[in-house]
Amino acid sequence: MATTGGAGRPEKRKAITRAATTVFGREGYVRASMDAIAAEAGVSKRTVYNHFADKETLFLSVALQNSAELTERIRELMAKYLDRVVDLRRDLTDFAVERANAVLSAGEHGALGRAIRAEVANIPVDVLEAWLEAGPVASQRDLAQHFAALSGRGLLAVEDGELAAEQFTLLTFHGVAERSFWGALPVASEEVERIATAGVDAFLRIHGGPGAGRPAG
Amino acid sequence: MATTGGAGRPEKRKAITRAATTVFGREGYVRASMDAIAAEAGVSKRTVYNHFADKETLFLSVALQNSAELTERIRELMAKYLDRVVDLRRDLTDFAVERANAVLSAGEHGALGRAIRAEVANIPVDVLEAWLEAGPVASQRDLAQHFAALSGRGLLAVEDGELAAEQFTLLTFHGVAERSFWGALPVASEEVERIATAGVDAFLRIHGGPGAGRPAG
DNA sequence: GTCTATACAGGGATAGAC
DNA sequence: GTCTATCCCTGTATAGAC
Repeated sequence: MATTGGAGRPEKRKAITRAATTVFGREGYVRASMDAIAAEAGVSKRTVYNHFADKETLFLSVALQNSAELTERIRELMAKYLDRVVDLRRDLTDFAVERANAVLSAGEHGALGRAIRAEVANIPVDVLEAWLEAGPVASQRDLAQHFAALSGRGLLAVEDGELAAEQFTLLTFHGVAERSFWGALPVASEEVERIATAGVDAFLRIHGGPGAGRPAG
Repeated sequence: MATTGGAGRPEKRKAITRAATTVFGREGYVRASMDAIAAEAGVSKRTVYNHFADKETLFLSVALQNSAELTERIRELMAKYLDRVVDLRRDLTDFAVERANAVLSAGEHGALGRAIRAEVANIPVDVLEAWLEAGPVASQRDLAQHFAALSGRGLLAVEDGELAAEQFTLLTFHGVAERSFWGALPVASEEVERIATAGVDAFLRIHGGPGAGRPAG
């Protein structure tokens, strides 16, 4: 898909995609140079062009891959915190904190998302839609299903799972994302926890079930 | 501040800042060229460098100016909708819609905000802080004061005005900002209204006063 | 036969010179 | 206002090395 043939050794290709993720995430699409990516990967520039037709193809390829990986990582967090809920407020808060850390972790996954958001006007619409579908949209759908399940168990009173998932994400995540500029600047972990706590509190006031009162204190 | 002397005619300078806002907003910092800005302004490139020391100085200058202008525009919207409230739900919704349109309007103000967010890792921290203070932070403070006043009148039950302002912005604005990638892609006005309506509804469930029940229907 | 290293053509950018 | 010095980047080509 959008690569050049099947030639080349797989371990080289992996080193290239890994390096491209790092450099694109750090420098952004325009500033990142193919020389820097080749150096970061420890391969010659010719090898990079042997695996990927051009810079744009490489960027879009790692963007889609990264998006899918991040969705899977978030899926694991949902399974960890939202499948077997005992203390809903606490589990929602822990999930919110860990998701924010996962998505906005300084150098890794989140940084490429920032590069994509910066280049969105220059990305072909079909690729952008594929990126959305593999990433944010998929995560939102997963979360909606968990909320629907929790509603079925009487722990939440959610009418529209999609709306609830969107509002949960806005209240617990986007405040952190905005403050950190999608991972470009560090945010203190206490701040992440504060936002998650306040966000979950607000979320439960909107969608909380009968047993979701506020904690004492 | 951060410009080159006071030389040059004021109308030329205005044409340059206006052109720079347009081109930086459209192309982003790296892709925008000083040639394109000079052409857009209808002046020679020498004139641009006569007013602004270099590309970075020009960018940061228009960024700060744009941030302050947008804050003022939002301030006017607050005065229009939140000073003399008769129907709180409706006024909050109208404010949310107009603010989203103002900030994310395709080519004008909002586009530069996207360029700044993309370049945040390359902006000096003091300039970034000045930009935040003149823009998002100031607007948030203004909104917090309005919510506190509405609370004093018994129309809201807000404990922490800052928190309420942040949650209002998240619930009614950031969903649109994310969908449009901060104005890079168009969002249907029905979608903006839908998000504003659902966001205000959620906001009033969190912070609504005694008389803020949901509308019939 | 893939990889490394290096060099190079072509284009475009900034910033300054005339 | 045009012209240009200097630099950097993409993508290709030309060598040889495991």
